[in-house]
Amino acid sequence: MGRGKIEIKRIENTANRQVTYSKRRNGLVKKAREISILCDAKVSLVVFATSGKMSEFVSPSTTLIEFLEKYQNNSGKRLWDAKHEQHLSAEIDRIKKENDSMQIELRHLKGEDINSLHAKELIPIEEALENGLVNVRSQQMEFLKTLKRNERNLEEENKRLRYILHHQGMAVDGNLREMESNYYRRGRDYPTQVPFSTRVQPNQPNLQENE
Amino acid sequence: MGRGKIEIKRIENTANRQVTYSKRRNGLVKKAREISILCDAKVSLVVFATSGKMSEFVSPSTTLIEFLEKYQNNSGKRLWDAKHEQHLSAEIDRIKKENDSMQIELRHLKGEDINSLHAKELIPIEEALENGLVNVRSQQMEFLKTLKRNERNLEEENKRLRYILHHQGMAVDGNLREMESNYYRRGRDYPTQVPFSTRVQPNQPNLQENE
DNA sequence: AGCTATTTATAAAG
DNA sequence: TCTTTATAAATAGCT
Repeated sequence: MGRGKIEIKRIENTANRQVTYSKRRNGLVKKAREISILCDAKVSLVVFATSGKMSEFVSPSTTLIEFLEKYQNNSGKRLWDAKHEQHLSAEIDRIKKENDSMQIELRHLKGEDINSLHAKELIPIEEALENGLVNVRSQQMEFLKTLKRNERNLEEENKRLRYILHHQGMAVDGNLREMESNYYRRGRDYPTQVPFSTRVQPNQPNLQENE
Repeated sequence: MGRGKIEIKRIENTANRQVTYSKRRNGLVKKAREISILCDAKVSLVVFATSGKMSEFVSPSTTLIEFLEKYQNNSGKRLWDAKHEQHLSAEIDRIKKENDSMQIELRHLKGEDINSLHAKELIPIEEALENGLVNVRSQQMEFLKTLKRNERNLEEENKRLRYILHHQGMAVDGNLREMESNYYRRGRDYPTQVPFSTRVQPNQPNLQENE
């Protein structure tokens, strides 16, 4: 529709292309408006020139968002996924609830906010606390055992070193190996009075050490 | 452009409207394609008929998402707000961390996963447990006191009723008020052996009742 | 940006 | 719906 027929392919002449763009864009928008009025259709038209300049036509009383939702429903393609956002919100709610209940449980275990509880509700809390104490203290016992064991080992080592020193004075590193073998040959039947370094005080004195 | 000129307003005749829609929609899409090729423009066209049926044209090598982003940049309108989504994600992270630390604290208080702890880390846990126990038990004492108080009140009531009954046999509701006043005039110096209903057993026997 | 010859789109009819 | 056709509308090339 012009002085001559044109082939539908990219117009290489820049000026021409821009002129044609401008004309045809107007025509396109006009036709978009017309069909939306004549046929009561919803139209969304967005055009970008190579320059990046945007033109749009969206049917009155319609938003692009509505379009996107309809588009998604129709095409099955997901653009920005309101569901994802919903999912995130739901996730937040879920975690917050989890959070709250843990917070309450923690407070109760610490003995806070327990005035509002019924007598029966105190029982499991008390049991949990007692259980916790038992576990914590048995773990402490484990530590204690380890410390004791280390202490004993160090004591042994001490004795050995004392023995070596005693039998060599300030001997230079010479026949240390020989002396050591002597130590082991003799057995460990020498007198010792090794000073305890740090005496570990069990947190619960009445626990028994069974080792 | 047809046999006659038409006014641009809604076509009331449904059949006509549908025919026109179909024709013009084809024309619109065709022109959208043409401008996108001729002028190297990015075009997004989505049309919905009143029936809800959708037609679209999007420039090849372009996605609607690109369009949306460009659209948002150009129009300033925000369609789906990536920032909001980011905000939600950050919120989730924050709460999850809070959650995790509470979970760990809870487990430790219950004596779980404490093998990995250092000896020093056990101390505050133990203290928290002991504290919790003290608090829980003192609350239990409160309950106990209340129960005792109620028990005493019921006992009193019992005595009063017994007295009245005793002095009246199966008396019909006559001078009950008079008898009651007798009861109060006399004081409460009558013998009683009221049976305890439920004996409340304190959960911690060695706690002292100071009331 | 206007003009206008010509092409294209399409309203109405078949 | 599809085709035809008369006519309106769009627009290519020019200024």
